[in-house]
Amino acid sequence: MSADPALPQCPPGPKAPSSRDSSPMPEIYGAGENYASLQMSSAETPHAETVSPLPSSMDLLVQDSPDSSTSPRIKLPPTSGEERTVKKEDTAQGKKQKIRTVFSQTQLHVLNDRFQRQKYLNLQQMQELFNILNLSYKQVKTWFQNQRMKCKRWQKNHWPKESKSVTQNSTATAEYPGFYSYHQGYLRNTSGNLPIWSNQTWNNPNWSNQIWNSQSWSNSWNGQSWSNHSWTSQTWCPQAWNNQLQNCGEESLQPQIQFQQNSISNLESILETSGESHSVIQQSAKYFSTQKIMDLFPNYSVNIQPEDV
DNA sequence: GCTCCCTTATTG
DNA sequence: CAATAAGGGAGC
Repeated sequence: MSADPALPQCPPGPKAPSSRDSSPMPEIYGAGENYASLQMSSAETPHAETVSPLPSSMDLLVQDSPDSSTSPRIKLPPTSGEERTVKKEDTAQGKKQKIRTVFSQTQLHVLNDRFQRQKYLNLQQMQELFNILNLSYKQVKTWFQNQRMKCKRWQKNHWPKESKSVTQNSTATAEYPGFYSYHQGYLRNTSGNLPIWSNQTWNNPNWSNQIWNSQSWSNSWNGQSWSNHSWTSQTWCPQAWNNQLQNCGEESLQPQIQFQQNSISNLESILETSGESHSVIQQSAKYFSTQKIMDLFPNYSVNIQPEDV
């Protein structure tokens, strides 16, 4: 065991963020289930577009820049929606209409950035996330779940066992697209740098800890060594952290990430490039403390002025 | 409630 | 057709 040199952590998130949302009318699905758990009063609404926790700056929240970055082919129309949802009418029978949201690049970037650091978010963390992303809790939760499954799948394919790791497996190279192989070469971290995923908080009992077990993660949550609590124990259960975290006020959400400072915030780079960072971060600034923002955007020099938009 | 997992259905 | 958001079931 020990440290795996080349832990192919997981594939990037959204492979091709074709999200250039040309959203005519982002109608987010009505996922609004009552997430009673969430104490948020506003953001909880599912309608990312309709009901935004943000006063009114939703537009700049993530204005989805023209993403010149991703849209390979389609040029998004003028409108910039966060995510575009499509609702299909009942096909016919009593089939439920399934609505599939297409997340915007920004959203995906932020989600990915977060996912790189944490595979499991607690309510508050999720709350922050979907607040700034203007998504619903359910969406964020689902995204994380899908992401985990995706990683798992990927991991399986690449490590049927555990032997072939350092041995230049052509396979890995072949499939592993690099963490963010986004179209325009946005984030080209082609697995050349620091293993973004290596120090993650993959601490789920059900998972194959063989791989993720690297006790590498040394996140210290604001003085609270989570790693010594539920995290490390193999009996980690989600509910545990939910409870704990809820007790930790907002102040506890200041993970001082020390790992992967190298590559971690690709997000910032990306966003900066696309000019989206300002929107997102600034938005965040309005609602969160600098600490939190830094949490979300670790490497970002916070010059943000909460009211300067 | 949450998760994992499989499945369904949409999207490009 | 691959990718993936979301639905639903099962287990805790």
